[in-house]
Amino acid sequence: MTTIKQVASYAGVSVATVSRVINETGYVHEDTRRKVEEAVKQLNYKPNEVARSLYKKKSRLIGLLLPDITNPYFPLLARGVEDRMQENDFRIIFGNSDEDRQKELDYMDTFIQNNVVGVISSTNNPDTDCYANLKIPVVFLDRTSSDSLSVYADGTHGGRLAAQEMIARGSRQITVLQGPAHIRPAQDRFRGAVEELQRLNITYHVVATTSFSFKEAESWAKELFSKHPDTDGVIASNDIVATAVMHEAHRLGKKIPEDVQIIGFDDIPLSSLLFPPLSTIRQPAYEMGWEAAGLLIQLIEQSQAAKSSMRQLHSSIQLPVKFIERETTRKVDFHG
Amino acid sequence: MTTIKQVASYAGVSVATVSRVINETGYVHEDTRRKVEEAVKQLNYKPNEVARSLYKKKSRLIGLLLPDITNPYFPLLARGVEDRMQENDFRIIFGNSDEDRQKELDYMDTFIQNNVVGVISSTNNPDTDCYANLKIPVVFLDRTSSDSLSVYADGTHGGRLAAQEMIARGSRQITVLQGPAHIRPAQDRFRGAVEELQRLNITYHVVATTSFSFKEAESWAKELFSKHPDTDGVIASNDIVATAVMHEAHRLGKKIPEDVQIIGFDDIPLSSLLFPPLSTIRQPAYEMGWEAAGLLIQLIEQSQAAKSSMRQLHSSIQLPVKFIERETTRKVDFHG
DNA sequence: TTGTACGCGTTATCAC
DNA sequence: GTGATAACGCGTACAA
Repeated sequence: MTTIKQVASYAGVSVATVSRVINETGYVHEDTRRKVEEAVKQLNYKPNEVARSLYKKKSRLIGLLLPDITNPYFPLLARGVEDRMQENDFRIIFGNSDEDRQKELDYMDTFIQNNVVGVISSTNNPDTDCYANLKIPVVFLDRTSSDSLSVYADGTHGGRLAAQEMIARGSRQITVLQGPAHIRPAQDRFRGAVEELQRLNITYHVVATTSFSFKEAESWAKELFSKHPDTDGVIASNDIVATAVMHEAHRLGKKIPEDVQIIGFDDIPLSSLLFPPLSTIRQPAYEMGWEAAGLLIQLIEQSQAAKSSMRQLHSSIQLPVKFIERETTRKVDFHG
Repeated sequence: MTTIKQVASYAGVSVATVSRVINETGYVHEDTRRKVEEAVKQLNYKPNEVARSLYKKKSRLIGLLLPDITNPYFPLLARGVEDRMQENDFRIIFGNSDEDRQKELDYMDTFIQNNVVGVISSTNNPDTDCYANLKIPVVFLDRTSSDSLSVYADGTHGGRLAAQEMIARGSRQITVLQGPAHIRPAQDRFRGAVEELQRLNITYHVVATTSFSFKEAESWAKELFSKHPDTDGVIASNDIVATAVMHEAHRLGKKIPEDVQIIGFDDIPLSSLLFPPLSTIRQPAYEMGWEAAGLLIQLIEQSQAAKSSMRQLHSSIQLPVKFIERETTRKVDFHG
């Protein structure tokens, strides 16, 4: 690691001057600038981010906290965040929380200790102290918070959409899988679906679930078809659960979509690869990550500039969901 | 952020003393220790990692470089790395390289600038300068390098296994999909499969591929069945490609596994969720990440301790692969 | 056993 | 225009 001092002596100037040309701050004679630039190139000098961070009390690092990167929904979110951050020369410290309060706190602590300038968190506890007391901007991703900024998809509308499409395609005995109670977006979807079903005056049943794990979903799928054998339409809480339902339907010899239609939620990469390919309500995960990063960057730059004036210029971003018609739902001509 | 100075004045001691109790270095009277600990708790003091890093010229950060977290194979690797690092109080700066040389270099630079103490990289260019000139330990993950340490699965054996299982289950017209030439493990698998096929004196065809993208894999799958319509066994370069082959087989009305058997590679989460569930050669991705992290930690600690003596105590780790029998291959009684 | 003072690499504030 | 120099928060000789 070559330091600014070495560059300075190589160029025959003081460190102050080197700093000036590096940061393009203050006047510096054209000739000396060239000398310095030459020295920088020769010595392959790269400023030490740590020293910078220490002095300025802010780094080019942001913290990204996700429940579990192993869950197929999150890689796309992460990639969206990463791409946008990369473009703006921010780096990411990444952690999995497993929706565990303690892990979450630990990560937040180490984020702070490393002088991150912002945090993107996909947490179920956005209103907890560790966020409220934070002195740096936070954006909640895929989770809503009452007073903080967040980026999320329109789950309620998604639920409604799922119900509408199901009905438009002729199912009348709907069973809705209610996602985990502690996951806000899952409840939004559920509520949306149920409201629409009620509005449409359709009978429906509900099967409660507590996670998005495939293993567990398999048993709920069994429960679904044994408790409600006449079900001809399933609105699943996400694509993983929908997949488990498909497997169980196969096992029972039910034809998809003739005997039972299935609609998932998320549109994870898996969905289009299933057989038959899964119809689902698409959340634009990559875009969500991208938008969250963009929002956070704005907040960071704003807090650099006007420390007190004009706060809260920005607001949460709700992204639209979309019905992706594939082959677990029947075709309709009139639909549009 | 409360600093060590504040803790010191709160406790009525010097910063040196506070530092001593924090780091458990040097003598300190029991009474003062308690005073300091009390102050630390009262003020909720957490040492500033940045200052530490600057002084010691080493952080608690490691760099993790993956081709693309969006590729379903990598989240498990990442999780393995993260879990082990977390246990040892290391944090991860994460980046996607897209197998792009420039991005890779950029990330390596910023890793260095942030004083990371080690790097785990899943790169196709392990022998490039940016690694050779590195002053910190590197572990290559899922990629082999001639002189550096790496953690990888036994691809060659995996290929052989795939061929054996295919033959044991009665296929005689094998087509092997040759994975991307620039990806070493893909070539290992391919070589293993072909060698075994030759040894067994079986006719086989090869279809070349250049990526693991599903979109492209679809066209190779078409090519496969049109050029070699009598194929009754496909050894795919990975599970994504195998999935594309399954789709094409479906489309052509071929029964799996009766008309054509298919074996994938990796055992990504998707594989067990397909219909029929995909038989595949499992790479223990999570364990690979875990082992890579463990190895890197050892290297880090070793380089802390004995700066010059006893180097290269450790060696690369090759993890075993395993045939996962699911339903894209036929059953055999005798097999074991 | 404890405190003072310096240095880690940078930036910013002054003089010159 | 340019160069000393203090400061960021911490760890560690060295002195006391």
